[in-house]
Amino acid sequence: MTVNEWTMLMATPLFRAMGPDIVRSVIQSRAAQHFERGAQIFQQGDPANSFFFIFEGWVKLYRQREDGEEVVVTICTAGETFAEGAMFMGGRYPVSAEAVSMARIIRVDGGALRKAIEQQPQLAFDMLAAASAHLRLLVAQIEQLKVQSVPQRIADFLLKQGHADAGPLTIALPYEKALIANRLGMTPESFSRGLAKLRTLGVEVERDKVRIADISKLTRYARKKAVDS
Amino acid sequence: MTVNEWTMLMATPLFRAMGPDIVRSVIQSRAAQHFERGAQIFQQGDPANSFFFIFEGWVKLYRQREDGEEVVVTICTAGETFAEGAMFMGGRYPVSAEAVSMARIIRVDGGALRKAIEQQPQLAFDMLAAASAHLRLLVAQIEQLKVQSVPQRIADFLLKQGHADAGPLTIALPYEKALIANRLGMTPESFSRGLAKLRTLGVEVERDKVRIADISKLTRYARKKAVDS
DNA sequence: CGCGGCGTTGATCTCTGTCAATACTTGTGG
DNA sequence: CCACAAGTATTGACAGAGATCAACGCCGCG
Repeated sequence: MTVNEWTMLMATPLFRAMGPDIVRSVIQSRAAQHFERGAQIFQQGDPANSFFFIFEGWVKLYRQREDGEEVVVTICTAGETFAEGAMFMGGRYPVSAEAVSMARIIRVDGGALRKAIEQQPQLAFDMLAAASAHLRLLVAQIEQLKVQSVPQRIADFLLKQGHADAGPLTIALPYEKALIANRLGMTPESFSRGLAKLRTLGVEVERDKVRIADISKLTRYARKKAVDS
Repeated sequence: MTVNEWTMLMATPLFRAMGPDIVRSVIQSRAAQHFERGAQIFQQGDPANSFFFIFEGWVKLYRQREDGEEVVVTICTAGETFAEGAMFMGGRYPVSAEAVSMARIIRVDGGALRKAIEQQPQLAFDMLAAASAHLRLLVAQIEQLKVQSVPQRIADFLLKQGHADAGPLTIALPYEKALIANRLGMTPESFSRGLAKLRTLGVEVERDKVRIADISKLTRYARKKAVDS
């Protein structure tokens, strides 16, 4: 574990609350694991006895259906944890996780974490906070799927990539468009056409670079009820 | 609080783990609150310092959008808790809650619960388990919205109402169809037409009574990829 | 009896998925 | 260095699903 990685860990409320000794125990002093693009981190149905922290790269969490179809639930990146929720039903992961780019990830041991919580109950609140944050994201996603059109969901996605709230902005799409499309609950074709529709709102696309002329304008569009054009 | 209510509380892992004394402290020995149909329990944005347990009735959790539209996230009923997640981000409720039928509900105090967790860290695991269960439900809902057609979602909903897994079944829709439609992310018209389509699969509808001729047949339909008719 | 809430049905239109063809990019091997 | 293949993105044509708007039927209630 490099100094930089350690710093990243300590930037999260959960690990900072633990303090150095406990952090070392829950990560069992291991180094970050390396995953190639396409590598499986865990499978839906595996016993859930760890959660994960990402130092670098992108990870998709998805459900695989009986008919073979994949449904991307969320895509996580550096500085985020995933699968903390799963551990505590004594059960199994409800989703699969796969690296969609090269990734460096550390595994946090559930058993050690339980012991840590018993010593320091405060930690439970941080875990709960992390789980709650994910709950909120899912609720927001449900809201989107239910009421927003394809181009509106794309607009929302773009706006969430760069954390500014006014003015112009250029962002780089961090992974394949097909993956974004799935995450947004649409086909790649619809994603492509949706992006094209946003041109009239000042969105220029070239390869994986997207330039937004006016963030507030796009925001207004994403929140609007009736979708003219 | 009646004996019966007490029994219901103690039937949940969370409250059973607390033991009688702690339960009494977190509910502050109050009686269940009564809500009329349509009564607001809390509003999105209110400070989140309690969660709730339902003794009787139905409660919808929904987001209200700027444009005035409501998006139903979930509908809870007797024996279930809701809004436990919200308390632990020190923040505010991300959704609103409203009784959709007469309801008896008890409020569980967040502050008291925090103290209880500090005394008995085991409780944190039960809270986390409850939060995880909700996470799973939301993930399942996202999956549904993304890949299932309107009639398939209706079929899933019906199947979840009665917890049998084979043979025939008659269920009563517990609240207005318009509410179910919203919960399933569709319009009331589409819900009506979707139900009609299920007739060919042995689903008879009369008023709020639904008779399913063959559960396994409907299950197969709900899980299927291609939707013929 | 008339009114209002709820649910169904019908006509129409728009959006999005599907299928197919076509660029464009990247990597590979001769 | 080029030819080719494979992966990825865009575009077009088309069909079907679902939303929307409107009318109507049903039922409970004053």
